[in-house]
Amino acid sequence: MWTPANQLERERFDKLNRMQEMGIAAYPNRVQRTHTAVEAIRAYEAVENENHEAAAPVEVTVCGRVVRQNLKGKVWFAHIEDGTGRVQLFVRADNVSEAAYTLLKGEIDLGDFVQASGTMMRTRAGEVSVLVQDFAVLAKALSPLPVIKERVTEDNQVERFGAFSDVEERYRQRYADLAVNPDVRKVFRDRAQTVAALRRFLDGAGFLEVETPILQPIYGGAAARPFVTHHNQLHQDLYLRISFELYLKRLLVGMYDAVYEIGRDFRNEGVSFKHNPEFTQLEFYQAYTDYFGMMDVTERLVAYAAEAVTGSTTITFEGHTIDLTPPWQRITLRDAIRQRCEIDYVDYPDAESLYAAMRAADIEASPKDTWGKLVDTLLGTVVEPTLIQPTFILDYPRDISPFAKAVPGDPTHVERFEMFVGGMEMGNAFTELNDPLDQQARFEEMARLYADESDEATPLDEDYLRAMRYGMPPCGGCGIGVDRLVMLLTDRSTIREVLLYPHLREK
RNA sequence: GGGCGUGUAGCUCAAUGGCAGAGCAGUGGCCUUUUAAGCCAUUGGUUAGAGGUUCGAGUCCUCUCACGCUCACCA
Repeated sequence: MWTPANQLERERFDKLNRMQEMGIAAYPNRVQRTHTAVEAIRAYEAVENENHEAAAPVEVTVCGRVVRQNLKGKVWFAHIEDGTGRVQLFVRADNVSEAAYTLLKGEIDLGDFVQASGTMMRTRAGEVSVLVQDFAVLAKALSPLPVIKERVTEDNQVERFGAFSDVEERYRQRYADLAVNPDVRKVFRDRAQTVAALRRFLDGAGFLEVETPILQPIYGGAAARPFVTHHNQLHQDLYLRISFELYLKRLLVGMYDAVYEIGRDFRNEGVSFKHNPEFTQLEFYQAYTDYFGMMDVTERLVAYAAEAVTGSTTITFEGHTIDLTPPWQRITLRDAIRQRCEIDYVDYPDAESLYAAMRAADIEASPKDTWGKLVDTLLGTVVEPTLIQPTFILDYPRDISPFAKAVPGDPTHVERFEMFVGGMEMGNAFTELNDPLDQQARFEEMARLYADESDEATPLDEDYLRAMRYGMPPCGGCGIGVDRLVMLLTDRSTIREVLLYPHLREK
């Protein structure tokens, strides 16, 4: 049985008990809403604009949460809020039953859900309000929400007093965060719009949306530690997927020309402002094209989503104005690095010499890294933070890209690009490798490279190779981090602000 | 995992090693057109947790927990 944790909850609990003694249902089953808050106001304004004289009274029943109340003698004002907005209730003691007035005067708190019936009118101060004739509780709030007051200034800005800003508590009690912080609600509406826009674009471009296994006997498609779980009846360990890649490409063997999936990936890695253990990924694959085709689709896709969410392809992120209008800048990885630190990595064709050159240039790196990993470190440290405007970085070292086709005439590089915006990696794409024998060699190469780091090795997927031996059309594929895209479009600096329930440790 | 920082009332925050406070919210009172309503009065604390130093600890020390920033890790 719940007991009040403090004085505020005790007061509310007492009110609940008093209501029960009065025979008032604190959590009734039925509501009689006829108008949302915004509909009620609009209905009145419409009549008001039409004809003052013959206007029929606008009768409404509205429902919502009490977000402000002000008892002034024998008059009670309150704002209630629903999903559409707020409307003011205006109660006069001699205009409602004694029971109703006693109820709202004595037992109603901020946070309670209520229902009010009455006639729309305009108060002396000019606010369209419900002149209440009947009043009921819909749900008593036993715990107090953080108190935030608002004032609408003369230039129509909302000024807020008070806050619920403790980051940890906001995430742990996201419901309270959403209830009192409208800008947080906006972020997740924008998130939904982003995902909807991605689907709309890809559906319109002829891609088929599919769903592939989250529980997998073999994980693959990326280099990351997986989460492991177990199926009891099958006596089988299963992995939560770290990417969709290998399952989606099998579908091109199965003669779909273009497929995509939006879903959750799980990576058993560190947590940071741009990493969460589970995150939402978009991957799309298209036959009869290559990574150049993927660049075209990607930049149009992202611009489309930006337009849908923000109304423009020019956005603001962390104080930067970012223009997502295609075409985006394209530069090879080699040139991008060479421009920024005067290391041309082709001059250092092995890990030892490249490591030495990086140390000489005062760039942190691990001496145990492979050559490809060192190149990636260069990208991450000297290039990535500078890529504010949308940029495709092209052509990556072969040994960190086991699923990409080699650049013709250059066996050390593969046709791969990553897209960067706002100093963040947002996506990764290849001209997909479709040579089954080369793919098998890559798997074996990866196994050798990661021989001493068993948990990072990409396991050899025999079934994927079998699929490829049936023949896979030439294709391009791309993965986009949806959370990071939402961060960009909503101007949030951490992934946790765009995840409803980010991962937190148990307290 | 390393470094730095934070944790005080429901919320937002104060408090030289010396009585633990304010605003909002709550409670009681006045007020029949308020809107951050106002005025008067007033309640509310395991100072994240455990231990230590001290005559005396929110404050200093040690450990633990959570969160933030940062580095590492994350091809």
